[in-house]
Amino acid sequence: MRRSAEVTKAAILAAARERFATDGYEKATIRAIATDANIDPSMVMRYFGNKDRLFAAAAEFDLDLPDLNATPRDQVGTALVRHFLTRWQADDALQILLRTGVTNEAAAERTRVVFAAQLAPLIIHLVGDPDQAPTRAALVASQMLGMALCRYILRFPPAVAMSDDEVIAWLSPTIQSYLTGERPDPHPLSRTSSGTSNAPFTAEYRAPFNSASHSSDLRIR
Amino acid sequence: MRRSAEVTKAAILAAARERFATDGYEKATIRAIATDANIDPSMVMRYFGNKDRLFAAAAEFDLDLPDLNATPRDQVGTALVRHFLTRWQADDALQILLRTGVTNEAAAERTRVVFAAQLAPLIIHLVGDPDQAPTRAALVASQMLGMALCRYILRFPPAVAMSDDEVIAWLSPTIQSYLTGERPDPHPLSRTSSGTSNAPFTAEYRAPFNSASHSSDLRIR
DNA sequence: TCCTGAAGTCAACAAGTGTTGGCCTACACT
DNA sequence: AGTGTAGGCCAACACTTGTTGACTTCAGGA
Repeated sequence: MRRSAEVTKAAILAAARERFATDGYEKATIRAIATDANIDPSMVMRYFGNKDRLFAAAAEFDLDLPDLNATPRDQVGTALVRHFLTRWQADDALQILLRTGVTNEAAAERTRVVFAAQLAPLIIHLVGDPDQAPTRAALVASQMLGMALCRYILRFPPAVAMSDDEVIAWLSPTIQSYLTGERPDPHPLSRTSSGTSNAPFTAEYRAPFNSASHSSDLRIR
Repeated sequence: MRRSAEVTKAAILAAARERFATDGYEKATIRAIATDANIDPSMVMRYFGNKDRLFAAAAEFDLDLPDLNATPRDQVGTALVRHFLTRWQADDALQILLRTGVTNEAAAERTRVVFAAQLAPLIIHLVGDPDQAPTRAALVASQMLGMALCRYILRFPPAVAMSDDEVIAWLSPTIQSYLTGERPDPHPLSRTSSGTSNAPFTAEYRAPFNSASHSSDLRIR
């Protein structure tokens, strides 16, 4: 029996999201996605052109972050941790970003864009100084993505065994301090400049993709 | 001119490490590795049998963690953060574990084993209670791997722009509290089981990795 | 009724993958 | 010098990948 184009397209998209989430970019094949959607692989091409564009269509997300200004200032950490936990379990969005972003540059760019566009502005509203916001956003992302990585992707047994509430209890103070805590002094007894000009590894990094695009710069200025 | 078997094997291993580190498991092809090592692909098979065994040989690491008992108790956080930063830059070890562990189950297992065998014991020595150690190890791993992910893999601009010292300054208090801080109470107004579950880091996990129909298994609860 | 166009299938392509086996060839021995 | 062998190369295999184009089938308007 026959489906409308819209329905088929949606089925393909749903199958693609699941595959990208569990397999990553390269192992998620068009053929597997098509099979999941009960369709011929050529239909995927007809509707989305090629694999890259299919991914782009499948990886358009809203982090759906809460309005932290409606939260008491001393509870924004808890609120954000709790939100990320539920957000992770709501659908495949974050899982896709993480699994594909690690090995595919276009996907990494997408991850950067999502966090830049949705997390950074939220934090600017929270902290006064717009210069500090990107750094604080990156710190928050590092802890939240790191926990997601350990718990849902790498599946470290103790991380999996923790209850949601335990995770919230442990991570909230961390996130709270990244959001609203004082900026710490870089350690005095170290050798190097604290200038933000040069990042380690940037030069050494052998990019198999072009790394020229900075369209997703988390910085605001 | 000709090389000894040992030299060639080492060259292959070095090339493999670099490829696995930058490309991940599936995109790091035997052919590319062989080309990097100036050798025919068939030699890789001769020396290592197959790709899985090559990876196993290439991903045997020592995290080389410092003896935290020789560090003042209030500085173990700083010491560990600093160590991970230098460790990351020392060679491809952590990059390999991260890049491959996300999409390849065998690699994920390797990552688990490395952290279980090397990080957990260290922490047991530090905190009295061996029941709490795995959880604390997972928390430390989540923050350290998360920062590595944002800085070196996903390359969030603000994370890349931070100096080593800034990273140390921000992350040290977090790690310190995960290591030696009081265990927080899980939030009272939630429904969780109060018995703090902790699985040892060494627990085995069944991992149906590839079947898309099981993506929900990757979620907790 | 026929006709048109959209939905869907089928078979094949070129390229790339891990892997295999046969064949060279330099060189350390006798 | 002759030779055995370890180090190395080549060509091919069976398979999978993204992608293409020609073909079929159906629904509905004229």
